[in-house]
Amino acid sequence: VIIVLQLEILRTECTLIGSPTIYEVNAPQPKTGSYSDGLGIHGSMISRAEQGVTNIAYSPRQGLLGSSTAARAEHAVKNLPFSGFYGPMQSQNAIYAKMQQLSLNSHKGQRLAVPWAFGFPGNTYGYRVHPLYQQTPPMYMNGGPVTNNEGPAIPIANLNPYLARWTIKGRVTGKTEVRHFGEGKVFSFDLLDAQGDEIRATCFNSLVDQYYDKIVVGNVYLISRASVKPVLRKKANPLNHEHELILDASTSVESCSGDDGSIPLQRYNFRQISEIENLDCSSTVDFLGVVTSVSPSVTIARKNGPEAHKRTIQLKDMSGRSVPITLWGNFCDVEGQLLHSQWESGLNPILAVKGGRISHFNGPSVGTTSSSQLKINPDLPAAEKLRRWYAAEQEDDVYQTIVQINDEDFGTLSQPDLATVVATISFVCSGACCYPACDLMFNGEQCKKRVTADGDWWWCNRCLRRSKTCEYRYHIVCQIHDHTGSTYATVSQKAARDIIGRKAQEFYTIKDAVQNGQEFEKIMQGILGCEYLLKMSIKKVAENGIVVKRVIVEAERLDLSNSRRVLGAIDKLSKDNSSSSVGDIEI
DNA sequence: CCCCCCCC
Ligand SMILES: [Zn+2]
Repeated sequence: VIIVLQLEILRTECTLIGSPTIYEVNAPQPKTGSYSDGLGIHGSMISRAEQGVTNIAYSPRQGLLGSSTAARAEHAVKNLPFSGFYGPMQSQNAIYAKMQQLSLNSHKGQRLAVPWAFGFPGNTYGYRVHPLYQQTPPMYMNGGPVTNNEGPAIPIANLNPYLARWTIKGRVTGKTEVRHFGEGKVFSFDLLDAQGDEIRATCFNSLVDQYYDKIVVGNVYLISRASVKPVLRKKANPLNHEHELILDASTSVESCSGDDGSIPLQRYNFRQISEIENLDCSSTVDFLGVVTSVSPSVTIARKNGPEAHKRTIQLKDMSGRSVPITLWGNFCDVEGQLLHSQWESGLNPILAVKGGRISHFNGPSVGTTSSSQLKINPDLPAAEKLRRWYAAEQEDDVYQTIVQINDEDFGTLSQPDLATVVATISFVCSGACCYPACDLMFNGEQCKKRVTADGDWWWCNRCLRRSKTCEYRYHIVCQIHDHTGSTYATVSQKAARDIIGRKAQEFYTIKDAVQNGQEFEKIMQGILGCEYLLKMSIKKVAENGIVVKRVIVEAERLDLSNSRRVLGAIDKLSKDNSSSSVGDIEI
């Protein structure tokens, strides 16, 4: 037995060679009688390209006859390490199924109808699956219908402008909205076949009316007689295919009933968020991540054209990095709204982004385009893995050391890195720790700039106005250290209040207004040299070069006798080590 | 035949 795989197609049709006969898998002897259609044509024909193994005719005398229309199984697993199919995978052995099919046909002794083959000069090599067989489970569940009147479906990868007649069978993985331009309108949709290859199809004008509603994302179609054009602007069509389809009046689009799941619902080529710096601006990329925050929707006035809705989500993946993703238009209103309500109720959904557009404006970010696809909580093994990873990450008390947060890689321009450290406050920088702040509104938010007393008023040099009132705010910079090193950080209002234990107004009164040195000393003694659990935000900002900003966002005084952390560690130790009462507690 | 993909 000689098995030939992965041949390229030179001709999609050719005349029969010799008199091939049916080979029966289960019979001890090959069946020698050939089938006749009554028109003097002998031989057997097998459908082409269901799972990429195609056109195989067995003859005991001549060996294997047939041409493979390029078995492209490798496409299913290319783009490692993060490519994945979304949806059920075909697991049957295609050759085995073919032989079963042959065997069944011959047992039934039925004639094989090949009506489509007769429209061509000579005899066409190939066999049309009879509709009767398509409905016969279980053997014919394997591929569903693969033909229409144009013949059997060929792999999408093989489409090119020089094919006279072809049919492709593909699942619609996404479609754009209808876009209007001048007098015309347009929409596109993407087709994926069982070999994992994709092609974009586009409809203009009256074809938009004809097909926009008919094309349903997720459904499988047999398509033939569209014009196959080379992709001239790769930037506008991120699919791998060299060509794209333009539908016209003669195009046939047949909805493929009996979808058997041989074509995945979506094809992803996920990249790690940590790679994003290396991805070109405007390139199109897939990401799979946990949604860690969702902003409200805002309306943007566009330079040209109508206003647009947008919102920004943060997506984090197992590389540990996050990236802001801007959802525009419908993605903001539909998926974004869903994500927002889930996030607000404390959930962190998984999101698959297909066809996100990379930007490097003020640090890396991703935006949706008209041909992007979003899938919330996709049914993918990688999504489940990610969910577990994130849950574990949330649960684990993971602390960083000061040396780690001082690392120059910590914190990026686009987004702060968050860290939790256990550190001691070495000292609080001298000078005013709190100040009277402007309580006027400036650019839609409280101004907060230091104001100066002006009789009964407070004068703001930024607002250039005075106010009867002011708000006392903390401005604390302190040094913290742990066993690895030390660093400086500013303290948020909330953290400062928790550390000092008083409102800024009260502290101001003690320190500056009344100058109660004894009370002030007492407060500082309760702070300096004490250990805190500090949640910190570290980011870089462009200010005459890159400046690292470290902010203590939250602070919790570690009281060892009543520490959740210590109690938790003891609890864990007693569980892990229940047979022994001896062990070190690492805190 | 579109090919814009938005805002800072
Ligand atoms: Zn002001």
